[in-house]
Amino acid sequence: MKKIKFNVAYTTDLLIFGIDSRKNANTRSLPVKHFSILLVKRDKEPFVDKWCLPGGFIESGETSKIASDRVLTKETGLTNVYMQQLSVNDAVNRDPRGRVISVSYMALIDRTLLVEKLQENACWFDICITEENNFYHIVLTNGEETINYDVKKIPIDIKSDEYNYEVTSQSNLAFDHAKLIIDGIMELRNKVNNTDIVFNLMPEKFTIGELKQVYELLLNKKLVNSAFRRTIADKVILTEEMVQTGGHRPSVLCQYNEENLKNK
Amino acid sequence: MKKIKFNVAYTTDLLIFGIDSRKNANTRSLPVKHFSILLVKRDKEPFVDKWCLPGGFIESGETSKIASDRVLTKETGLTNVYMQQLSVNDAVNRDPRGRVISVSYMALIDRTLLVEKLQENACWFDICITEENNFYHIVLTNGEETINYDVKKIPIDIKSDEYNYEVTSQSNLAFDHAKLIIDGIMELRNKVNNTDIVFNLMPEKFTIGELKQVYELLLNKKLVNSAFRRTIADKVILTEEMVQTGGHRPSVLCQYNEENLKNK
DNA sequence: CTAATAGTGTCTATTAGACAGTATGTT
DNA sequence: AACATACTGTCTAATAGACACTATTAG
Repeated sequence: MKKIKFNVAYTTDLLIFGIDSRKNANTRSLPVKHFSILLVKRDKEPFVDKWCLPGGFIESGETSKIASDRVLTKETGLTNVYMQQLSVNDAVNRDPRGRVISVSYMALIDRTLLVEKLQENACWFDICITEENNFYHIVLTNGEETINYDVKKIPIDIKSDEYNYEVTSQSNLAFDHAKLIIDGIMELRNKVNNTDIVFNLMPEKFTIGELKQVYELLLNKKLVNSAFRRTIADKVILTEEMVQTGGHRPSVLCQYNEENLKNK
Repeated sequence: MKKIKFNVAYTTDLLIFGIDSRKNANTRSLPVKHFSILLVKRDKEPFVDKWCLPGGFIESGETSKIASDRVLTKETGLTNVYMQQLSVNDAVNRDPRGRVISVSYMALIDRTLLVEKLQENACWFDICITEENNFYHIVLTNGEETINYDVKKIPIDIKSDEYNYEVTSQSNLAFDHAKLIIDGIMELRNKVNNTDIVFNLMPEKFTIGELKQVYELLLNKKLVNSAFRRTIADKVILTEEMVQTGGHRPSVLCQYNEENLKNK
């Protein structure tokens, strides 16, 4: 069989997205949800001291999916997590050291499940995206450091209403990871609109208000209360339990309705 | 830099989908649209004489996209075609000769644009899918040979309403290509519902009746005439030209409205 | 009492489905 | 005339948005 004719490294890059809640200064109001991504600070060249996506080399007996699960468990201690393949990134010069073919995956986790301490050099960055005309401004912050960059939304040049996202400014991110992150966020938004993957970002039990917070955070827009309750009604099961989330009326806890998909 | 520690081949597999029209026995009625995929008969081991997707090795200076464009042009003579990355397939034993990592792409073409003769061993297969409960039966036929296999629709095991498609019977297709084809078709259906990519399967000018035929063919269901015209009204521009498509009232020709996406 | 969220109900606007009815060509 | 599709219009059903109103708690 024809063997490979060039030296190549086969790697995986993980977009680990998480949601957590933080108490508000106002004791009456709900804790605020934050949407974040796990990044790792590089400790060697190239791009030393820049931030990058967790990832690593894929071993000879592994698929990219298995390697990604391994990396995810190493970074978070979690198993059985929602993970989806995003894309192959194989631009010839994406790594100055040589040809590197990378498969990116997106994992979704509820950060309240995290019990172990993060790996050294690993850190959660809150994600904030603002949109103006056809430009996006992405700000990632971990409380001490801020990474930010701009992205232009460009219609693909063939008959379709799809878009490419082109990074138009420098950032503190290694390799092509700024591009991988925006592509991943856009794919996540798309899936939030068309699937039930959001529930992978929620605890086992949650209130409808919390669920709405997460939808609003990911889609970057306010939703109408009554319409929201209508549309998610079939996706959740109400439990008998109530919770007190602040200085206001208590809320019923609900769970994802696994039966939902059987009716489609 | 850490080099790859195992021999690996990096390849591309192409799902080239096409639409063409064929005259009906009834001279009054519209020509019938057919949805098809280009397959190649293998002339060596493994899987000699089985059908497979066009594809090939990715060279050291190439990305998978560039290699796919090269293969597409070799097979069809066309350039500037809609092409989208689908997935990486890297199961350890997917090729009996050794580790092969393959990136699959989906290309959409209007078969009436084809002027050159196909490569030897290449052939278009009409695609017909029937659905019952959670099973699909796929039949590919080129007029002489028939390839068919069954697929089971399985909910993914994490919180979501997404599905995996598992091939449950043997077919005359090489490697894991039966799986790649059903995955590609499902992605195409999904995109037909959410984007304007169908227009890449249409000629420059077409009638609304023809467009409806293609939508119905790809989605495998009848659409309501008036509702269809309403929903695609903004996506097309009516021209001054008329065509006679059979023994009935002539139809206006229309074109894809490229301005459509600027209003979103 | 007030602030803040939980939860319901209702009116309206938009969109999708059903289907009748008219138009216009070929055979 | 019969057939087949092109195209329009209209009624109804389903869905989404706006928003008011009631409930319930902490402070």
